Amino acid sequence: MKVVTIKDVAARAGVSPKTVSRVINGEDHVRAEVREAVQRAVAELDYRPNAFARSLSSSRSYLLGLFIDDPVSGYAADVQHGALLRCRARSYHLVVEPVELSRPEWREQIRGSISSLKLDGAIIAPPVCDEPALVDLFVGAALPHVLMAPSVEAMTSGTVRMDDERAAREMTEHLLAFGHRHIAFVQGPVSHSASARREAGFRAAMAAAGAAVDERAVLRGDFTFRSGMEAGERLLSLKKRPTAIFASNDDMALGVLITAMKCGLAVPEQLSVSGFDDTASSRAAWPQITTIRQPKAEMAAAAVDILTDPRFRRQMGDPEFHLLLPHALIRRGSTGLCLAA
Amino acid sequence: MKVVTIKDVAARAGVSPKTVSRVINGEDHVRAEVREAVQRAVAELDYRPNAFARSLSSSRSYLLGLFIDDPVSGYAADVQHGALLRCRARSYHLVVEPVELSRPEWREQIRGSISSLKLDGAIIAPPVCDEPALVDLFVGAALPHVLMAPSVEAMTSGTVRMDDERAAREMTEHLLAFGHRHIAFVQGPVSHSASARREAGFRAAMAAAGAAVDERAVLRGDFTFRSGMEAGERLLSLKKRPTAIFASNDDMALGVLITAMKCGLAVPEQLSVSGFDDTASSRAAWPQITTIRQPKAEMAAAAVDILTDPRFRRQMGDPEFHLLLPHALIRRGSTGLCLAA
DNA sequence: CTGAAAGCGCTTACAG
DNA sequence: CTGAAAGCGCTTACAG
Repeated sequence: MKVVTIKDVAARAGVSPKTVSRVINGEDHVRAEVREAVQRAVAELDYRPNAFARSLSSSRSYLLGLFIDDPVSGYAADVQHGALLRCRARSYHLVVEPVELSRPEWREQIRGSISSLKLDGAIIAPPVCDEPALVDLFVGAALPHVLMAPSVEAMTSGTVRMDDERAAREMTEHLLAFGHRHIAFVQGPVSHSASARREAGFRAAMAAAGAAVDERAVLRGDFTFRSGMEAGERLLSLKKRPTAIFASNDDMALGVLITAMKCGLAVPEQLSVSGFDDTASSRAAWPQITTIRQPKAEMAAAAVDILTDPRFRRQMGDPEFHLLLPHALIRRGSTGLCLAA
Repeated sequence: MKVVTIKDVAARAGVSPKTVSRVINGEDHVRAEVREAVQRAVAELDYRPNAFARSLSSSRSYLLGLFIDDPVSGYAADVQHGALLRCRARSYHLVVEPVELSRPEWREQIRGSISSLKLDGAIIAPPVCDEPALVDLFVGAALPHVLMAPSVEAMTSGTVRMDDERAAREMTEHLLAFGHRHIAFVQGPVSHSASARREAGFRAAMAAAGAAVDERAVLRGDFTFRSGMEAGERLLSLKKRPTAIFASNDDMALGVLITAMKCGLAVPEQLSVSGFDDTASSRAAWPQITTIRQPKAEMAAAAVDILTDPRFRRQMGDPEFHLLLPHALIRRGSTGLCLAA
């Protein structure tokens, strides 16, 4: 099976390889009729440019890297899918690279990926986007990168994020509007910068409503189902039991919900439960969990857009490369009127 | 930032580029002292081979493709992670390519990936591994590929699978051993060949135990949580209610479990529920769901091993490239003694 | 065991 | 608007 090359196309169209290259890459300065002749030859021969030859001679690889902590999570799946489809639409490919910060050789692995793959850009997912040692690797390699939901906006990176604090405030207001006053909060892990933003939103809304935060009812979790169950057990055995529990992600909310069931508490009649993220687990429950829809796939797609925008390399600080995407509160069955005494 | 090339290493080590190439690729016929000198130069210069130059001059890309229907599912996440880590260990990279059979241009997309990326091999996940039109694309392109959990073993492909039928039989026997006789079964979608195998295992075990299968209690689902809930509702409203429900994947089992709770049935006291796959949803429930552990990550890793084995290209029919990986029955809280009259 | 030459299939930089 | 030459950084095929 002989491979069709740019020479074959050039010969058939009666032009030079350089002209074929121009047509393929959509450059200007080609007469319309020549362009058409080339396009016809491309179609007839079913020609496909060799990505490696192209990468070797130009400085581009048409490859984007997605650097992510835990590629198995539901969060990662959504992010990846959003990035993948947008890459495809832009004729790029996506390489997923797990960042194993727990392994001593993680820097070496990342540097290997960056330099041998000649990535054109990188998307860095939370929480590792907040790891300065990691981000420095990209800065040092002069590799354009976009941070997803970072704690701060850097001028050397693009950023794509949602307003975690405002979303958490809205969720808290939703619970307050149902008459809840004693609202518990399950914090995320400190390693995720979003945890602090969500907690701040919760506290801001409580303060604005004049509702006191019971510090015994603010518990640390680690975004896992299990930690949600543990927090639920402790919260529900509190002398002054909360009438609503706001867990700062869905997996933990599901844990709280299951615990409530084990304790024989009706949701939402005796306890309201809310989550954050709108992952599959918030829908795979009964009742389904009221949550915040985080635009994960859209954020990843936007990151691809930024990385493939030729202007990005020149002025990364431009506000148009620091996006804030809208979230939404999704009301479902797990929250309702406070019927407590 | 100047890039270190093979020439720089050669100059430093006082040898020719070809010798450096030999050392890097682990070829024979290099004197130990020369080898060491080269390795020293590589380390000192922090040299990393340019993957594109290598791919262009050799016929290899060091790139494997994972072709998968729904890259967002929990199943996909496990598969991907298993493949990713093994690729990394073998100095390969993984490109995930969604197969969107519903889009008319899907063939074109796949062919584009195959030819422009010059993939060294492909892993084809279920259920699309059972789509002949898809597999033909790889056969036609002479691209080595491994099918995951296909309905049949082809001599032109490697295969990695588990024994779905036997696993389903074991699960059914587990329920029978608890004294259940009236066992309902929730089938998977016909598009997944595993559905039929799991159902066959269920029926074989029932027959072997002399337990009649009530055909009204065999319902079709589509592997989603929702279809599990629907099946659960119908099964629990049956005049002759089953004492156990075996759903052929975990998402559906979770749907059944939630439905049982809504109906006020205690699990496992009044109803045993079992699933299949050991995905996150089987653990994120209360009680946790008894299930079959499908070695998803191991299967994907084994597929990478096959594709990177030089012998595979020569004799794909060899039994060593058709693997059957062991499964395990995971007993958890959702199944128990039949306490029905 | 080691190396010089040629080439993989494109694009860059320069002419015209 | 179009093309001839050179080169990207490796490996293949061949000598010696």
